[in-house]
Amino acid sequence: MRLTIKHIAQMAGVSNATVSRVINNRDAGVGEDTRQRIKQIIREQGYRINVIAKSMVTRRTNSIGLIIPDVSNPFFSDIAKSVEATAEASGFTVFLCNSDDTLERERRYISALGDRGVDGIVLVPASIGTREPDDLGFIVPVVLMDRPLSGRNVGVYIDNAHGEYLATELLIKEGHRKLAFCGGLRSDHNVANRFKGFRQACSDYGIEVNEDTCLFGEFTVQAGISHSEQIAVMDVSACVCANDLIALGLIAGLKKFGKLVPNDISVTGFDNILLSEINSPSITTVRQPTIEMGAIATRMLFDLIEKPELKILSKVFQTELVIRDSTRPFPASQPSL
Amino acid sequence: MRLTIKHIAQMAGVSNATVSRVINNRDAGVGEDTRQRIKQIIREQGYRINVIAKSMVTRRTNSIGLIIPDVSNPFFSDIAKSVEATAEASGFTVFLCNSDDTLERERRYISALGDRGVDGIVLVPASIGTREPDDLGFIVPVVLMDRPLSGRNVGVYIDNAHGEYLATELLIKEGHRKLAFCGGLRSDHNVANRFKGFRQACSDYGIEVNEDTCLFGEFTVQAGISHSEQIAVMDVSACVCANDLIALGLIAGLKKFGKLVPNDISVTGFDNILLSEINSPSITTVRQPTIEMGAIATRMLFDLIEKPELKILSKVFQTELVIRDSTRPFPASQPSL
DNA sequence: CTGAAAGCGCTAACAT
DNA sequence: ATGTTAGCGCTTTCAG
Repeated sequence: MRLTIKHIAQMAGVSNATVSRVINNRDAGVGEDTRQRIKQIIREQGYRINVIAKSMVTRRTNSIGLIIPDVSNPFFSDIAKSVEATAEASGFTVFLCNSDDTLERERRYISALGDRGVDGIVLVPASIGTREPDDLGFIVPVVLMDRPLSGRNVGVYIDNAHGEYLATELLIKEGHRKLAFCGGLRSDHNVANRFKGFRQACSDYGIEVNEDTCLFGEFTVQAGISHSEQIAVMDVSACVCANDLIALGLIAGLKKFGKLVPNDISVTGFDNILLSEINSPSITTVRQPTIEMGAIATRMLFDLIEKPELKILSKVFQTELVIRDSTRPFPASQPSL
Repeated sequence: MRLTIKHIAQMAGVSNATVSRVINNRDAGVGEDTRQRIKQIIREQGYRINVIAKSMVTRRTNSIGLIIPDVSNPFFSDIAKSVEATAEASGFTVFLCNSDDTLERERRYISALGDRGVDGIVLVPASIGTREPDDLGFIVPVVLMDRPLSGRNVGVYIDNAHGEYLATELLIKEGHRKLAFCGGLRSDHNVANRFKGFRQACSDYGIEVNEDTCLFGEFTVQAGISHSEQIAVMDVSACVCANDLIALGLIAGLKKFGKLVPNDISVTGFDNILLSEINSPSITTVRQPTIEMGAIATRMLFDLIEKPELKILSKVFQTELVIRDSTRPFPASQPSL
């Protein structure tokens, strides 16, 4: 049996109320001498407060949950680190959960987290599964990241369409006319918007989008690899990918089919994860202010926890094009080696 | 105020004990009619049990914690996925925590997790910080992964020395005589053993290890990049890296200094993360059975949770050399382009 | 300045 | 088959 507040009280010859007061630093109401004595005993005995019991009465746990679709995606793990760092600075613990981009697991985690009394949740919604209008079932404050949810607007996002517009525009300005698109899940909100930006740029520059050259799948390296088989035989000179992981896989896959990037085909990514920079070739991509977004989202959540009635507004960040080696002018001014 | 068991009891015109019985599927002791009626009400009202209150009395939460040093490292995120999948299959929720490879945060998480009443913890110990012999302070069952802790033997590991021996031996057999080593933190147990395997292979084949060509740092891509500056000017034809991330960074970094892998220098990694396969060049590495290790560790933890008195034995997995394109014979039989 | 006692929501004997 | 009751470990009025 673990040491309880009662044991400490007994040892100190006081009531548990008094012990509770010193534990929680209630300044008033305890003589300095008793306070020191109690502190001493707590230290000696290695007493640790039972957070569960405490939270039953305070309804506060000083912890938050973070649900992301995929820890393996550096974009999300960067977010995780940022949320953790911010939360830690405020004395909060964060429990990270991996929804596998699946509504089912997301729901389970929301329940599990809520049941365990986290004070709030930062949620990057899953995009696999059908979301009922109000099955959100949040029982604690939630702030969204990366993907909005209808009817639930507090969150931090980026302008996806504009970001992808930038990447597409670059390609077009470099002379590319036949473009492919490799998206994540078509049902995904971000994919839809990035695709929209892609098409908008094409239309603005009078380029026709051939739906047959637009592929959709997961947001992973593997998906990029598997898309490469089709892209390799398409009559296109460039491919816009909905994220860096897909681009990474695509570039690796194309190589197997004898297509070199950027010589034979230009490729762009999205997110600007570290790997896009160190890949060979380094990848032209659209930067998201990941760290900042995680920090802001976390602070918004804390505000919401303090004042649930507060009407907090969403925040939309701008993106930035990062030009690297996976894109080149077309037709090439210099012949490929 | 959230709905409690009492409310449901009142609505059903029964006592809370009865409601509790149907909630927990205690087969005996409730008439089929009452049971159905109660279930119906619970459904209608959307009642959700208060897990905190419940766990206060049952001392069980059906959740475990997983502490890893770095979510950004695919090796660890793969472990996380495996642990999650295994736990989920047993109806457990896992809370993932990121220690940043830091003892301080590891400790905080162990407390936080324990305080929140997780039933057990899978821990990949941090290697930054000095570990007191018994400041482990575990208050719940723990199984270790990847890195042993003195005096705490339940865990799943691999034979690091042997793995690195394999990689080093390959290089030597291919004619390399001047080898560099890029490790993670020198204080890290795995690094120490991989370094040992490296030296053992060298000594077995009569090759002298020059300590000046052995670099240590973090287990990251960035570390690999920063090592590249020194490696680039060393008189070595190959470099053994303590993990794939370092190898990835090293290869990218060397390129900036005009050194191409494998033409100018051969490089090996460790772990066999997906990226080592899709990198250009793909990386020769030492495979760890990551998924299996995570699953086994989780099951060991469950055994321990069921029977804390059980003497469970650690498990050591074997590694396997995966030969790819980042290594080649030396001197090259064909001149580099 | 300190203590007594109620209660957070639930489970588990023990009664009936 | 169902109800009563005593806690789980803590905080928090309310008294003294």
